[in-house]
Amino acid sequence: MTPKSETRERILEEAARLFHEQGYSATGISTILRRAGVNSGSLYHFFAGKDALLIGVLERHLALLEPLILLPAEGASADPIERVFALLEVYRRGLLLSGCTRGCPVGNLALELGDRKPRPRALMNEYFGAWTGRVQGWLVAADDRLPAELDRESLSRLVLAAMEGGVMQARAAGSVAPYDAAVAQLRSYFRLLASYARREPAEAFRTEAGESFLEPVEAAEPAETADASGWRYW
Amino acid sequence: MTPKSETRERILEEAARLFHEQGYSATGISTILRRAGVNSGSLYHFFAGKDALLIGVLERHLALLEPLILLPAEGASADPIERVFALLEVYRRGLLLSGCTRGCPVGNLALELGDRKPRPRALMNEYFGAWTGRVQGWLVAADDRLPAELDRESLSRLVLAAMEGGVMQARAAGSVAPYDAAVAQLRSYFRLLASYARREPAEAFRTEAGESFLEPVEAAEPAETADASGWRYW
DNA sequence: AGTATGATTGATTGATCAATCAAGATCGGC
DNA sequence: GCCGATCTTGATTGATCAATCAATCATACT
Repeated sequence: MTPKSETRERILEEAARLFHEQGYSATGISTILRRAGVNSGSLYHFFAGKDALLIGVLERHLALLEPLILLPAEGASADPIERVFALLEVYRRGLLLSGCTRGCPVGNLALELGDRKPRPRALMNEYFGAWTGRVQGWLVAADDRLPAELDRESLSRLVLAAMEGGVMQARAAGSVAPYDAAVAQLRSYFRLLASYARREPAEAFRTEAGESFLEPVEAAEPAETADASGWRYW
Repeated sequence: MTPKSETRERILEEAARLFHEQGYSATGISTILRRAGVNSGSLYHFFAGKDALLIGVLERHLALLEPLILLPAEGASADPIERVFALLEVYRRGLLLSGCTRGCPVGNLALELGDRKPRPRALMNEYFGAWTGRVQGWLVAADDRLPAELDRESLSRLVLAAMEGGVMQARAAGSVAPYDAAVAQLRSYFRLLASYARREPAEAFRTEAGESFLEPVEAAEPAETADASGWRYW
């Protein structure tokens, strides 16, 4: 099993592109073969089947996350908070370049495949973990510019959610406007957080009951023994 | 064209369930027929083809948004801001009931189909618009509990993005934790907004340059004539 | 030159796909 | 009780699907 094969790379690249454009199920092996200029036997020489090809594509995305997504964002600014928004700008550019047809390649597959394929799901989770982990690192590096009590990991999850959810809406709308709206609100949240970190009279930030802002709402797991009564939507 | 046909409804219901569970492309007509206990001819009597069936499913989701999603959220609380989080709780319950395998049924299709099918895309956009429109209405109803300058429409877009992006991460992780994290951060943002709306000494909220918080960052459309140089990811 | 391994070829498989259609069943209106 | 419209039946179509495999080619090592 040669770690590097020109043919294997071509197959992976075309498969990644097609999975991104049309999704996994909608993409036929024959299309991949034609676009990559490869015969079916060659594909099955490198990959046991379509599932294995999908895994290869996801591993490729994981390997490309650093050089193609994260490093450009870090290169755009030395300021850790600005890096967050530089990262969001990377995806915005992707939206514009594709006419709002393509967003995060892993996000698409994540919703399409669900939990039916364990290994791909683990890889997607790893991808999201690497993504939010890096953002979390920036948020930690922001140090006292953000409140000490702020849960950096949770915030990184919101950043990713805003990106993926914003991309989804932008694609449905055929316009970046919903994406920009979500990012603008995220920006506003960051400004308020920075202001809160800078507060001097503690009472400047008042809550109705006087409790702290950033205390995590304890997850009460409500209705865990849920009432599925007549509820046939999920 | 009978507006109500028991058979037609059964087909739509099973198709919706299967599209939600496995996606559009991965769901075969024959599976829908078997599960609905219907012959192929009947299906093609009501729907011109698989695409028309998809449109029917999306129209059904649009019709069910009000009674199955929005009204329960409104019933959970009279407080407009709490309604936002009651809505997010609805989806959380859906995640738990399905073991974190199923989220928003329209969100799944939105990413899978992309822009390849105009009519479905328009319906999904309409769905998102109705969703955020209602949330926006609640945010307006919150009146002076939120800052006057706050762009309620943008915030509703962030709420939807957080939900969809949170669901995506929860499914990949096989746990509601990422969803809860995103929602908790959204809650924190709302608390800060409420505090900001309540501020008395204007200087209590200080920015580095003294500008306002909620001014929309003017969308500079950066790199619109983008440098696609060697960028083959989108 | 000889041999082993890896890579490629491309026709072919059976399964499954969406979709068709002619025939029969069921119904309401008159 | 008859007729036309609506609905249902289910075998069948050709296309496309993922996957197979024996054969050939390329390369490197001895």
